[in-house]
Amino acid sequence: MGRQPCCDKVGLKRGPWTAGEDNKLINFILTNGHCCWRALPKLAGLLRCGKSCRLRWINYLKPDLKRGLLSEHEEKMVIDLHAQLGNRWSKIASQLPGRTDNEIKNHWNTHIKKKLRNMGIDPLTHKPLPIATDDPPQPTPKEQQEPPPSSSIGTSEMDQNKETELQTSMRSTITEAKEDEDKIMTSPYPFDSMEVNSGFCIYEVPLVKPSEIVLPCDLPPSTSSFSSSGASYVGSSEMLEDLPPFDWHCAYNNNMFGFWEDDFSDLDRLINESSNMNE
DNA sequence: AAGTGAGTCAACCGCCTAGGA
DNA sequence: TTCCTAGGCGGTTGACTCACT
Repeated sequence: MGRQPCCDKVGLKRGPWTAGEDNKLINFILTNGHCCWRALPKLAGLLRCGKSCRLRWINYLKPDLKRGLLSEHEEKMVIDLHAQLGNRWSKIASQLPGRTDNEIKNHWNTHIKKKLRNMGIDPLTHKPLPIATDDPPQPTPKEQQEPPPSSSIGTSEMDQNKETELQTSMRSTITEAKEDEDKIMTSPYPFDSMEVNSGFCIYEVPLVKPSEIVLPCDLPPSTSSFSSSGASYVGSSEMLEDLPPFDWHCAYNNNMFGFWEDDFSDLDRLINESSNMNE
């Protein structure tokens, strides 16, 4: 007997999310929170499985997400944390406010791995690669597995020295990054009153441009699809389906997210203000 | 202009775990 | 204690873009 699927997949939509679906999800979570992911799609009127909704929210729609490439400091932190924790992306992501495990995992696989190899460092073990020969050694199955925590890396004296070096660099990097974060949090930036713990830091890059969510109604009929650096929507009549009244543009311009909290305690005010603005 | 290969990243899959009955 | 369920996690896939030929 196989495992039961996480949800009834018959009739459920898959693939890229449309702007309309994003809107439905955002509006539902803003209004109700996400008490139960399994029930959420039905309640929100989405033909998606709960897992898909959760993933979309966590990886893309959550307001406290930073978008765009990782900064050098963030990258350094990822490398250091990876040396410590291995492929525990969610743990690594938890040290980088506004970044998701998926994002970090992708960045690791596409950028950092390559970078480290170019620097002569094995991205798996964080140890120097063997000197290249005409016949480069293939990674053994053991090497392909998740690297152990740095504390267990290295047995020789040289390895131990390297390890100490690594740990020192790791500590300094994390300290630097923390200092950086502190600087950001104590800066006179309009959003500086936000709590670090809330992880809400939209000052970096808004997660989705409001204009990308609230679509203009006079979209030319030829517009069958569009994408932006962060979002890709599949164009269809669904894009224009009864979009909810929430106006992200106004909300963003009026800094309505400044009071965002996980428990949506200010939700009433948010809803009232948004409906007032729409009138 | 068309074809092709590499790079990127959003989304899915399936396993694991915590918590409740 | 056992079973079941929902949520979480890491690995993988595949659609899309872009550079190159």
